[in-house]
Amino acid sequence: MARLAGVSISTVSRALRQPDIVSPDVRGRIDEAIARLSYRRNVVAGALASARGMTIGVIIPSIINSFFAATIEALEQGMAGSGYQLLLGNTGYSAETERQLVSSFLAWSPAAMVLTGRRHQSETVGALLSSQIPVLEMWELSDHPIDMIVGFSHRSVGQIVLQHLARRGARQLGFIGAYMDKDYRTADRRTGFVEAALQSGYDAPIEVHLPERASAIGGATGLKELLARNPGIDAVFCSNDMIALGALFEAGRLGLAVPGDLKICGFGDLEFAAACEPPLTTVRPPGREIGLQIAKLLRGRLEGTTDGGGSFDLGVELVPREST
Amino acid sequence: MARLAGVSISTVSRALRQPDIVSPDVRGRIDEAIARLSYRRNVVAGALASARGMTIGVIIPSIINSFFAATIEALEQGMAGSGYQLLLGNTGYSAETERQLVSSFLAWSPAAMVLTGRRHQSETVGALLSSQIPVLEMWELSDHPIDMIVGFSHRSVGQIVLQHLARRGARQLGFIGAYMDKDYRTADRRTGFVEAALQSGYDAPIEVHLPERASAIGGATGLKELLARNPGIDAVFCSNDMIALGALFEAGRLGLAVPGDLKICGFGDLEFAAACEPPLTTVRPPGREIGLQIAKLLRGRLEGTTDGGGSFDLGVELVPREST
DNA sequence: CTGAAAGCGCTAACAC
DNA sequence: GTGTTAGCGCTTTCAG
Repeated sequence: MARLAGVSISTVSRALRQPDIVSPDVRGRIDEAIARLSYRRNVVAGALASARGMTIGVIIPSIINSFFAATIEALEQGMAGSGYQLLLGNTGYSAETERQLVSSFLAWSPAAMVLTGRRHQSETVGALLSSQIPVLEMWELSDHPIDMIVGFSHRSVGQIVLQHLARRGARQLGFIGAYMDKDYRTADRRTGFVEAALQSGYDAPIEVHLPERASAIGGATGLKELLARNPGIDAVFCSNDMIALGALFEAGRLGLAVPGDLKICGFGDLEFAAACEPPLTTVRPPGREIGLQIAKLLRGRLEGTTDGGGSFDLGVELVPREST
Repeated sequence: MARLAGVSISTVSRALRQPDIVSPDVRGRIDEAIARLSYRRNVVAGALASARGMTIGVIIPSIINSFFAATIEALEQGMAGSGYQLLLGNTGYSAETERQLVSSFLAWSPAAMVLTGRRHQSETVGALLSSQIPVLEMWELSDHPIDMIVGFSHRSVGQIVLQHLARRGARQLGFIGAYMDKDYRTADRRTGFVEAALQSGYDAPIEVHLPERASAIGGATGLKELLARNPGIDAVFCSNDMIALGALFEAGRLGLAVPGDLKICGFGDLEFAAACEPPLTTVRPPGREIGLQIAKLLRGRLEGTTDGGGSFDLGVELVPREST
């Protein structure tokens, strides 16, 4: 290949990485040879030689969860054309699995690592730190990120919802949350909600904690249980729109008018929320924005701009619709 | 590291790959040294030396689409512990993007490639073929797969739905499909439905084609348009449960009883389908099963069992509920 | 601006 | 069963 272009191997390598530092005619010959041989640079060899790979390890709890899927898609789009490839791993909400994933991803000598959340095993943090690469945590906030963190405050989500329901005249509050022993972000939203409720003089919200992942079925059974425990409940915060959807249908089956008899608020602003009857009030997390911001920070770091770490709060937005 | 264990480098390499061909005491010393130095094998160097990487390139139209997310998750679980990593790419339903992705994935010398669908650009197929690695297509069937294909027939989905609606006494049919110029699997479901309808003596179904991706909002507007075009429609096949959900809500707003005035059938058996009011009749595609089957085939191929190519039909299942 | 030489960390023959 | 010897295809000094 170098022979065909009549230049040395190293010149080819240079031409490929920084086309403008080689003379135009040499570049032309190389481009031509590349086309003729349909040559493709071997990323693996490149990674080995330069000791920095062209992968970015991304670890999320679950790819099924559309919150993270949106972030991944945005991240991928944001990194498109950079030559970096995403290596994806699911923890299934297990810190131990996360540790294993980090460990095996580091064997790829990735250019950077992206993790979900701020709570990790100490070995995980240690491995990350000693790898010396940019580390991005996401979907939460922290005063002491490993390196950089971009997300929002789940407690404020709970607070915002409480304030909204209070404004709409809620009297007795309910809460349905799923998978809270594993998904501590959901637990944070609950905490923000409950604390704000108590501070505002409400009775403690009646709570149903679903053991499984958020689902519409769970929302339906959750609402039934909630009302069985206290029929006076007139406003319920569901930790996820999917739960809210199930609660909405269940309210219909129970003959409860929404929002007249029961106000329902979700979280996620999933695509169907606006199409429900009544349209679902919810809180929109910056899922895509997180991915794009990470791509931006990553490109900055990887292309040399050595700005330090930090915490980036992308905020959330209450989307008031007719269900509250 | 080899020095610490008092053995040669190649012995270490052997011990790591086939632990049982080295003597137990040497193995012990190596294990200890690994622990002491918290050594991690460099996959990149391994890939370069052996010319076969430990990645599996997986290309899907969109990670946001929960159908594919389910497959990916199952595939990941099926490959867990094998040491292979998934490299994920989204085509955004573009064959051209697919070609680029295949091209850049091949630079990683992956152990195998997994693509969605059976229709690819000829360069894509050529590149894949010349790479000599196992290639898996999925979510469709084909008599002439590149290598192996695992999926089901989208046309039969349409046929099954038609038969079901006919049994339930449908008289005038409607169809709402999304993104059909890009997503030809949806188009196949439509074809199966329309052909079967005509064969069964129905008038041609009234069709609404949504330009965007499947969404509940689209389902709502789609149903409205459908009924505007022919108020006599009493059964509608929605190409996706999300569309069906929107149609369900819209039917409620229009004061139509489901299934009394209007039967609605979806596709996907998305998690909320069972929780709707009324619960949604739908067709369940074998999303997880596809992922698991691919993992099985892949492991067979990668571990030597050289069974040839083939087409694996995993079938679909009608899930009759109360909406029809 | 270009070429030569020395590896990156591992695997894969091949001897011992 | 274990050690030796060559590379894998690139990047990266370092000279010219």
